[in-house]
Amino acid sequence: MEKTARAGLERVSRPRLYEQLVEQILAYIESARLRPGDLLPAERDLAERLGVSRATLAQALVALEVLGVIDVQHGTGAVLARRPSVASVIKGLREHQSRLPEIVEARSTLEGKLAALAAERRTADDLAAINDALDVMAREINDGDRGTHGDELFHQAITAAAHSSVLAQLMAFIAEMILETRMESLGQPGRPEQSLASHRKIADAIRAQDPAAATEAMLAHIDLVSDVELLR
Amino acid sequence: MEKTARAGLERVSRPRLYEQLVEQILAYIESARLRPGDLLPAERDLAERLGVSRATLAQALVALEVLGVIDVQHGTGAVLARRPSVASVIKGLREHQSRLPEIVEARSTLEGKLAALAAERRTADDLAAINDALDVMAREINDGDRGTHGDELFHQAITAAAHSSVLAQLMAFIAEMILETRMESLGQPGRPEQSLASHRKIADAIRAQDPAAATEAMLAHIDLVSDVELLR
DNA sequence: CTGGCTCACTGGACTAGCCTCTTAGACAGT
DNA sequence: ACTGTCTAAGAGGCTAGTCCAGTGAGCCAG
Repeated sequence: MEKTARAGLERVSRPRLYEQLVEQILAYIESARLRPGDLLPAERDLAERLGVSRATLAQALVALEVLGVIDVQHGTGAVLARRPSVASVIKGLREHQSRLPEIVEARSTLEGKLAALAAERRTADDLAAINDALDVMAREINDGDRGTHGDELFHQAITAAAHSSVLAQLMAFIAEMILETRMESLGQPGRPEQSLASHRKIADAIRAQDPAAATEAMLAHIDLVSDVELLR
Repeated sequence: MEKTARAGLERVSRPRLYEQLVEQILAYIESARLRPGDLLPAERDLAERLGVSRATLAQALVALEVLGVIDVQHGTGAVLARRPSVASVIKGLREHQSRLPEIVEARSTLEGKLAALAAERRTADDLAAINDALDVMAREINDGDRGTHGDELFHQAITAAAHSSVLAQLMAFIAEMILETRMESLGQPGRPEQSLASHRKIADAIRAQDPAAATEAMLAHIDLVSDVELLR
């Protein structure tokens, strides 16, 4: 897939049976008031009730297992994970896919910390990658582009420079949601230049190894970038 | 089997073929230097090469899709997601399962923010849930228990009171790793009482709707709780 | 050059069957 | 009575084979 953008066509998402089954099973868990440790109905039984084959149901169960909702045990059955909250969280998230304010909130929390860590831990290589990203973005803007690629590179470089794989994973988790925000923001006239300027401020603070300044600059940047969204 | 680890018995986890396939495919992606947008080999081909049936491979592909590594398109094939970093992040995370310092880092980042948000947004119900959690933990400690259940309830109540589903989901993501830390920490003599006292401080700040104090109290609490870990 | 058609190739799903694992209960032996 | 062993029912794991449904390149007629 390529330029999906906000204006572009979205590839029609083919329906996948297992995705539908995940939703149904989630709904079933809720409606049946199942508690952690409880067992789901047997595969053969469940498959028949849902009107699908066991093979397809097995895919849905794998998905639920990866999502952390259930734990499938050979010979016993599919038992609800001890942390039932995730089920509702995931459901809630699917429903209102893009709660922009919350995403911005999560993003500033993570990236503020990442910027501080980057300032403390960045190596010369990290710094080089950050500078490269700035150059890429500057070149893109010069060419009349929006600079989205450079923007993404920049934030990835910051994340890498923080040297925290756990935080990096959390960023990856919300990266997709952020992408939409990014595209929209950089579509504003004059915005790419402003964004680049605030990137430079962040980079300066990281180069100077000043964590507090880095966090501050990052938060200001995210504020700027998210500004337009919230006015909708 | 024998008693794994210091605490309770762990149920032996039987190997699941699809999990193994996920690892192998991840390794293949890396070794073949596949880039975002590239196609994985066809299912029939891949299944044969890996020596498994298509049905099993399909499960592995579902897992990879849920993990955000690939995007399976009907009629085209399995294409690598535009964000290849997750693949390496996931692999990296599996390798050194518990980088305690990094987990503590991520936890304090998230929970510090959650505490501040909880102070701003908590409803009367949220407050009641927080108080309930304190009571549960107090009772547990009184009974000579470690108070792990109350501890967990408390942190869940704070998360809920912050009213941010995105941050809540990120917390759920690292909750399992935190669990290990929690158990170990509360096993220290005198630690449950200290932990409960710092919980009360956090609750006070949230009751008083003082975000800064809430964050500070939460960070102090996590510092306390994580203290012993780092000395190992 | 355009439009429509075909066909090879891709994933999607199902069926039927056999395997292994778990567990409860029968049935000893103490 | 207690305890250990065995067994069979029922759970999930996996396979092989089959058919259906999209995709896209290439051919061919207009």
